[in-house]
Amino acid sequence: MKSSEAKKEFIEAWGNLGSSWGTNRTMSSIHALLMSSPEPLSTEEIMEALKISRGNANMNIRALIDWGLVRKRHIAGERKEYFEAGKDIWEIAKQISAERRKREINPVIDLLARLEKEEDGSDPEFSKLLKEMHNFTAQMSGFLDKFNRSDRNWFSRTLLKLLN
Amino acid sequence: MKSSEAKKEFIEAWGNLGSSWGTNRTMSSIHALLMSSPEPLSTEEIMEALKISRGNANMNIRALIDWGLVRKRHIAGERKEYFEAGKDIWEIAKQISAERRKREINPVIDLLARLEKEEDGSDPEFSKLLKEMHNFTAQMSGFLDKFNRSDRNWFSRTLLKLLN
DNA sequence: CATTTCTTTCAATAATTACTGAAAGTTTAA
DNA sequence: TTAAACTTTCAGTAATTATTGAAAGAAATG
Repeated sequence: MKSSEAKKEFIEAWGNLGSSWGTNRTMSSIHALLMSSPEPLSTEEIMEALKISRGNANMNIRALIDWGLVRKRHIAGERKEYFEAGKDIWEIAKQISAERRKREINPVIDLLARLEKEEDGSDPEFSKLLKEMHNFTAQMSGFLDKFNRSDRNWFSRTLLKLLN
Repeated sequence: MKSSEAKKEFIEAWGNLGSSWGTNRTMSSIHALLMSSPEPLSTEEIMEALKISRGNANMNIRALIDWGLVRKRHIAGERKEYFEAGKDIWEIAKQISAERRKREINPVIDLLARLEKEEDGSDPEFSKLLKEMHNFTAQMSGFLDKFNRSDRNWFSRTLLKLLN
């Protein structure tokens, strides 16, 4: 199989994965396309490769930049913007987990903390659930934070130790 | 704040969380409702509490059972089915991670393995990306598997050690 | 500063996903 | 059995989310 065919499958799979994890398919596809491209690509090239409109391409490239997964590259002598994605899978995973922690997990922790404090305890089982959830999510968030701050090898080493 | 109000907020937040992580809002809301209910609930009661139709309730209860998050309970002398959710947050997290691993992560690992094997290596950078992604996702999957098999305290202890 | 090239926005529309409710199916009890 | 009580299914519809494309906005060029 040619690399180009493999890339197509990879892009499609990455798109599906994105859509089943709550980030839209096109955004993930563009990410996969940029990850698998040796050179930065222009908006035109992305539109062409994925058969999508200019508006769609622009919006999703913006979103990827916002997530810290893609950055602009100016190419000497060229007027238009080019985009490239980081290719280090550890960095990518860190970036995604940091963003999701910030956007989705931390707000839930805050809510749980508030409910735990404010509710009147008239259902003790429910109070216990809140407490346990709060504790659990806070621990998870701490773990992700550690992961985010760690260097490339910490997690590998740790996993090895854990899985011994 | 009354527990009942806190429950409402909790149900709503859990629904939102579900919808931003790719599982539908109603399914997560039913889950939250059952988690925060001291007794098992019937389909009628769920419909009433969340203002949803019979069909919707039925389908999402089915899905929750399928995910291993909810189980049927027969109540003595009652004809209709009742449903209850496990309330141990560690068990819930294990269950969700096991299902997502099975449904979404493992298929990706299989694809990466296949592409890595079959593609012709004509773009060495891309070959490297495939290899690293395959390695990374396999490690993650291994970690989740360990988590799934672990008892309630292993993960806590491990986290403590890691976060020292 | 006028023109060209490129980027962004956003209202309209399309595509997808979720929900309803009624009808069909199943189980239980008498 | 038959009828009542309950569950499941699914075609139609509603709601949500994603996409288009054209127009407006910026930036660079000469």
